[in-house]
Amino acid sequence: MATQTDSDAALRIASGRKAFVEPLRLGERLKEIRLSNHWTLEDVSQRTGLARSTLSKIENDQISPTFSAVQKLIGGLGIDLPQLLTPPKPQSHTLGRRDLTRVGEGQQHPTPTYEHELLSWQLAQKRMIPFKTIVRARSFDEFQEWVRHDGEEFLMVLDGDILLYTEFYEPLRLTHGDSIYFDSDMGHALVSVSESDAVVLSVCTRGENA
Amino acid sequence: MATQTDSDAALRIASGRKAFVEPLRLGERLKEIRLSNHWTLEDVSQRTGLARSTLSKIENDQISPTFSAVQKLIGGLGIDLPQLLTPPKPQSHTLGRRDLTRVGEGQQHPTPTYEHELLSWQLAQKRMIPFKTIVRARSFDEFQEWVRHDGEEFLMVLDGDILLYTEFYEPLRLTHGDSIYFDSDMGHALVSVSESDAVVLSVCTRGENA
DNA sequence: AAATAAAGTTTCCGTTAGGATACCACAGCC
DNA sequence: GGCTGTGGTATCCTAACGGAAACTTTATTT
Repeated sequence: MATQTDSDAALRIASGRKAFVEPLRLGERLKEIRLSNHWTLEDVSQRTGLARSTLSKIENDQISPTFSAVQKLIGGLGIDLPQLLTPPKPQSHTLGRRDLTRVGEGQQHPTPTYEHELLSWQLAQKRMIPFKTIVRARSFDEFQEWVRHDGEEFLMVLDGDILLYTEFYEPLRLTHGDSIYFDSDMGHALVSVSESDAVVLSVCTRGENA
Repeated sequence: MATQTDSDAALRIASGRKAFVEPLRLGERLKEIRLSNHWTLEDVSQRTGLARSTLSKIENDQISPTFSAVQKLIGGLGIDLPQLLTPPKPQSHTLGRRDLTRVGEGQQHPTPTYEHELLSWQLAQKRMIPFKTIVRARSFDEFQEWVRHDGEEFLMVLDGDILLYTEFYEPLRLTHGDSIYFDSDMGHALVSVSESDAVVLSVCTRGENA
């Protein structure tokens, strides 16, 4: 990709910056790790081979350490880089409690047929979407059209019994504990056939790469 | 942790270097990424804001880039650090058979701590791996080492209570119906704290981008 | 309270990263 | 052959990092 017009190049540049990396308060994170281990600057100095003064400056964001310095840090402290890069609080995991419906986090999407509840948020960077669905539909006729979306879907019945209608296969009866994995661009629809509404867990893949 | 003898300090240093970080041919890896995208140094320069010359020197291991430079690189190239640090690694499309105890990159966990059951087979083309796990471990001490694999993992407790130990966070207690989504290259381990063995459903992502 | 010690910061300076530019290699074109 | 353009490298110079030591601050001891 060498020969292109300027505008084209500019466009490429703009769209290329998909993953923006915030300034990242490295020092803060580092200090956190140090203190949580009850280490002094001297301790860290011994472990890493970096000078006390240098460490101090790094922690206070007065300098941007060399990559080799960073390597000494992760080597000496026995930590991983992802860890070091993980912003202080925004966790690399999201927790979904069974009874806890967080406002604005575990988002809900009620429809006449389904009621979805996301089990994870901060999904921007994630590759799967897990959610719990209450199946309200009692008959296949309630659907105007197939449900269909790119990617793949794993599904497990948590509660009740359902019929899984698919575009190309016979309806499949699934009960508590049963699971299935299918291409979700094949039309599909769930119907509850139990006394109460059925509950299923779904995990879908997200759009290709990005 | 401040006052100690020299020998004590030496000991601490030695044992502290648990995670030794090899020299790491950063330049090589970087060049690989650049070429695989058919980018020229100029392209990368535009994307990252770093000078052509600088990039050349980094690729040839003539300089050790500043951490801020590294940030520009991962930001501009739209990659993340683990990716950059991962040795060339010939994109392994492993997981040949449905081995019932195979997880991820050919790593087996026939341990007394877990018992896996794959919930889907013919996984070769799929992007997720769903399996049900019986957690036998009753204490964290039973683990020799963290469980760790590339990608992300979604987990829901189907039965019993567990403690999720993670490398970077406090142990987390999860009970029936709770779920969590986390980066699975962060060390993790499950321990059952209920009467009987706990059962969890896991869905992991498979090899990067692909 | 003074004295001592240790943790952390700032100062000074040699070394090095990073940018601008010049240079080399190699292609395609007149 | 020269001419022109592009990808990559080497050179120079400024800005910045990293280390030793001086300095400040806080804690501990007498």
